[in-house]
Amino acid sequence: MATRKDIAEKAGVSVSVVSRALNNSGYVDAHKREIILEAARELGYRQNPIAVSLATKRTGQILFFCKDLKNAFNVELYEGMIETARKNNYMVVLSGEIDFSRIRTLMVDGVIFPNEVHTQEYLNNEGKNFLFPVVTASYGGGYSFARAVPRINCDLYKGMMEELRYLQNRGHRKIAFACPYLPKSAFGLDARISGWLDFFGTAGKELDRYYICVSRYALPDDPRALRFNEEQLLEDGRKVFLAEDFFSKGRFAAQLFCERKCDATAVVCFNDEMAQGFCRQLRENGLEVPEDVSVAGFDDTYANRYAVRRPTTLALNPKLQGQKCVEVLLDVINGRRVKNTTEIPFRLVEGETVKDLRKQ
Amino acid sequence: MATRKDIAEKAGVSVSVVSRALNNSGYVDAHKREIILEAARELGYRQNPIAVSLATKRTGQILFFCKDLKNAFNVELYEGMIETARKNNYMVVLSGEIDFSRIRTLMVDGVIFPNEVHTQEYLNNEGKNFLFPVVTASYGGGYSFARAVPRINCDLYKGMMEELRYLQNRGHRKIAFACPYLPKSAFGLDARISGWLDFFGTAGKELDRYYICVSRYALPDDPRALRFNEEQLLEDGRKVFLAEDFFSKGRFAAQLFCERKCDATAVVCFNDEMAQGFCRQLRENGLEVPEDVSVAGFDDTYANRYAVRRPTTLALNPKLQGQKCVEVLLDVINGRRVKNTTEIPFRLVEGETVKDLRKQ
DNA sequence: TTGAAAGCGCTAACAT
DNA sequence: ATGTTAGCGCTTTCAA
Repeated sequence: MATRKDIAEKAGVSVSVVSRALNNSGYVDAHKREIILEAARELGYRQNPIAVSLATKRTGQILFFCKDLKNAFNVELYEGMIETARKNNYMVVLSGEIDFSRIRTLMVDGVIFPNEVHTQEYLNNEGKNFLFPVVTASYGGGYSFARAVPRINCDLYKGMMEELRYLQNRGHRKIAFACPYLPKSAFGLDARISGWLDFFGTAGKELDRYYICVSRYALPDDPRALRFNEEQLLEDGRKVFLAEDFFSKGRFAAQLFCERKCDATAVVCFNDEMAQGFCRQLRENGLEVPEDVSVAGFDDTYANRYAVRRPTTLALNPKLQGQKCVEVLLDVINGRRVKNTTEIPFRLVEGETVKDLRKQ
Repeated sequence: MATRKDIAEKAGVSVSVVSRALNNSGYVDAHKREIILEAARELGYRQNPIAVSLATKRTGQILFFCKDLKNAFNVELYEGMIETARKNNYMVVLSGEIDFSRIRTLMVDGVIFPNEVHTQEYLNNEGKNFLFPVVTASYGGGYSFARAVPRINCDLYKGMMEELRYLQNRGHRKIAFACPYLPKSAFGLDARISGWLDFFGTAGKELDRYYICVSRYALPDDPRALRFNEEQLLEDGRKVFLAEDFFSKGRFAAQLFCERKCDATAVVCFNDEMAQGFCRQLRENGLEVPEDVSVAGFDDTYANRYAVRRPTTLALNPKLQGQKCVEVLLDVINGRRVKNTTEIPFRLVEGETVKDLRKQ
């Protein structure tokens, strides 16, 4: 492997001139420049990125702290990231390593967290006394951070409100919510959950009836609630979370919906994969969508292409969100001022899974 | 950021001793060792991975040269990779940058290519006069490499044979093949294609009837054939391939199948996403699977959970394949001898999409 | 068992 | 416009 020293010798100049010529920085004689470039070509020179990094204290890499690429939303976030990253000569590396202490030993200039939960956890551990450029995708949830972290935010509180209003406008009064998580959690609160609760001002019994929760904590005695999280057992005995199967969660939710004879006319699902699973199971149980039950979701990712009916859903914009994550993170890395929150718009997409009850 | 020098000063020793203590290498006084570790802890020391890399000429990173994470198969390959990578303290970074010349300027010790086509292209360009640890996932295809590259191979020639034999055993005689590519290509030949051709000894007219090709090159006058490849236009005018929508290709293939009134009783699809799209479109055209037409695919990835009927398919093992890719690549990196080809087994999975014609 | 010292390949300030 | 020099943080050899 040729180094700049080799080029310098071949071209009869010093390494500094070579560096300047190769980097297009500072003065360098036009003629010598040619000679240097030619020498570099002949030697098949490629710069050593490690050496550059050590000297400049920049790696040109950022980390997307993501575990679950089976989740289409994460894939689209990631695609947005690499797009802006490459415009800035950056690479996005992926890792869902749960061990935060290793973040500092990775060759990255900053980290993007995929949601508020991970960010919170990070800040409460390794991130507590270690300043490192960090941004987070967020969804308007009620999570408090130990330290200010720029949010690239898509407000699903408002999103849920809009979706519920849409359903209401079409005559739906009893609207269930199929959710993978408990309505109260130690970590904080998902904005969709608060949105749904606030919209109805629900409490007590009503909640039991329309909040279809498939969390294993909500159903400690139901063995079916255990099989949605793919995990891996490490050599050291630790368990690593791998992926969350929302499709199956949706199926299970629909099963519960039927078993409990829920009288909701519409069901809002946590995301589209859940909605798709929900629809599938309904159909297997003899109910048609939207003829018998209306279903709506969130996200609008490419996974919807598998849906039998075009889904009605709240379309987020993960690609844009991913782009913004990188943009803001690079600002942080480069010491520029950044906003606390960058809002990402959403919009409701009308599909074929919601029935208009007024047109009867 | 504390360095080993800081620790050395605090502990009253030299940096070499600190290094030995921290790396568990070489001699170091047991007592001093404690003092050093304690000092490191107090200073919140984390080693600088860049400096380590520069000195050891190892980055601890390998590149998975993958563009398309919307393809479930790639995601499962990748998951296998990170699993063995982390056991060896390696990271897998992802990039689908088409510009091979940049590979050498990435901070990686080696590269994994996802298929023979990319490998071939790489070897004909940047890889020609540049030795770099490289392995490739492969599928038994007729691709010739300019240089020997270890293959982690799943032999889809045999796989196709097995699947066709399976269909034949169930009474199918006319078996179509839905394929995204031309039966002849400048790059080489996909093993599934050769397998299908060889099985029937097909030529000329028969091929036209049963080889359902949705390539834009096969259908230059059909505008529908143009919309399956997601591309991105870069600032510099280059086009970058992003993703291939096999599901839509499958739908289109089924559409052609119907339009051409193909009399095949069974259709083998290039992969499961195509098969899923094929089934969907058949149904929309009023044909039931497997009552009217039998359908089989390849891969058996998690995307099959979206399928309405459990698919009959040839299950590969992308996770194992990904694991082996990393294993072999690390062998190459570490100068160990490796096999030219590592075979990955497959097996036929009976689902509900193939009808047994003998049971009539 | 320890420590000094010479790199690894490149950058960037500074003197020329 | 060019070259010298001192790092960047760590590894590793070798002499003590």
